[in-house]
Amino acid sequence: MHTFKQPECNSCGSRVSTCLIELSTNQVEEIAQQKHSQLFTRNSYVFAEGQYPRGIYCIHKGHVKISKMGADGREHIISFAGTGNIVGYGTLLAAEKYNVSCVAVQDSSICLIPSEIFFRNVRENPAMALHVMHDISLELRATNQRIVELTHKPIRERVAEALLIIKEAFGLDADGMTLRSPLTREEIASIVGTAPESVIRTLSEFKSENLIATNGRTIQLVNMRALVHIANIRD
Amino acid sequence: MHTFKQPECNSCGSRVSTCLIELSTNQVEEIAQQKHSQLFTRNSYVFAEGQYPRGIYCIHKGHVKISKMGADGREHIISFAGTGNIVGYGTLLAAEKYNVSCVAVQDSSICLIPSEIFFRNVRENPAMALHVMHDISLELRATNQRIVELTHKPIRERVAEALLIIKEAFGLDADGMTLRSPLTREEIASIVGTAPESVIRTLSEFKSENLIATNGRTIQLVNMRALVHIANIRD
DNA sequence: CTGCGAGCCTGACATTTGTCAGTATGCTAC
DNA sequence: GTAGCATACTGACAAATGTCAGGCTCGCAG
Repeated sequence: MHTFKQPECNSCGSRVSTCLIELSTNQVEEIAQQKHSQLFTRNSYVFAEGQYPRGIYCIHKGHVKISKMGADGREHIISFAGTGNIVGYGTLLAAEKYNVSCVAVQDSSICLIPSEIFFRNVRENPAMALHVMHDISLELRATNQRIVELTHKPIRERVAEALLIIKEAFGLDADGMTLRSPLTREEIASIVGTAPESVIRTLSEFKSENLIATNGRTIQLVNMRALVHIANIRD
Repeated sequence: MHTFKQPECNSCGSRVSTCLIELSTNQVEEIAQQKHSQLFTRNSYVFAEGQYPRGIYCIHKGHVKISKMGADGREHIISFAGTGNIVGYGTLLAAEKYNVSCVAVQDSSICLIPSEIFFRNVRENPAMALHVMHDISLELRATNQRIVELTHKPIRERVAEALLIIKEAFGLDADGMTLRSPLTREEIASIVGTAPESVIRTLSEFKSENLIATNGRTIQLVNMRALVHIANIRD
């Protein structure tokens, strides 16, 4: 978690995949000078529930989970973000303490862009403001979607969906079926919103139905079509 | 649902309780000329899942629910909005179809402010843009909070919390305990994310513990302190 | 290579919640 | 006022899920 050779904003993929694409070369240069870059090892906190935000976090390389403690003391994973994503502007814009935590699930290189310069750009650049609004609105949509899925789908459907979520977030190996995921069964349970045992049981079911194959922590999606069907996705 | 005498924007409470407070008198006047006002009776749709947005909706008087169909065909109520609130900017900004519905739960008078003028003001007025971002971010926070509550709290806690949510949204009668709510038990179930029977059972429990009193659809919060405790709220 | 610990997995069981069937009550339209 | 319908309520039961206890396996440190 110490500082190291800072990534270059100009050649960074995040510049073109986020609201930062709306900025001029000069404005990007200014950010490049003010940003702080860090390496986060697996399971280390980028920010934690209850802290005050100091800026937005731009993921140069790696993956993080956005999670939140439940009343029962169990973690719930709300979403993932990876290389080329920005996290944390919601809380900054709400002018509140974080109500979620952000934790690296892989060793990740992440840059902090201080609040002040972010707000200045938002104020002075309507295109950037609209881009930010657009992104937050998409997040809100996804979260609304998630509410009804978690509330109204049985575990089997939610586990199937979790596998697809993991696939979206982390991708597949060259074989086109092995999940590139560092997640434990317990973390998968935190996506599904259930106990690890229930996840494991459901995965065993899928295995015996030849929908997936497992090898230790590794999971292969053997019959993706069937999984999509089980997940019962509409939108 | 027919047009009627349009509310006056200048004397409207929504002007000062929403992002519209950032606008000049002239800009408000322009909105006043372009808005469309309607009366919506209980259970009529302001907008529905799958439709394309045509603007933002400003609630002049009344209450609406924001809800979404679950995969099991059961409605889930995500939130409420009432007099002085604006709904629907999320979807407009995301440039997508609505993924939620907005339905009047009381007879309500609601004004549609067309997209074009809303976007123009957001683009030209950074204070308004920031206000909108702030509001959406707060919504996102609330939704995240809701996810873990629905996923990790038992029904008893969720029903207690639903009563408090209803109190926040609709308020109390002069006696300081009777909920001013038009909601059926089934709608309460749609907040809690469960079957109506489970809600009724839990309410009966509360009743026998002297935490609430009921009379038909009407509910009185007799021991609010205890309900807050049961709801197990943290933030 | 060997021992140890984290994390994966399974089975038995308790609890919670959903479902179904049926009755009671209260509101609305006539 | 009253008939009829929607909604509130209750009990019995079935199903889904959580909990607990224990065994297994993999990967790593020594």
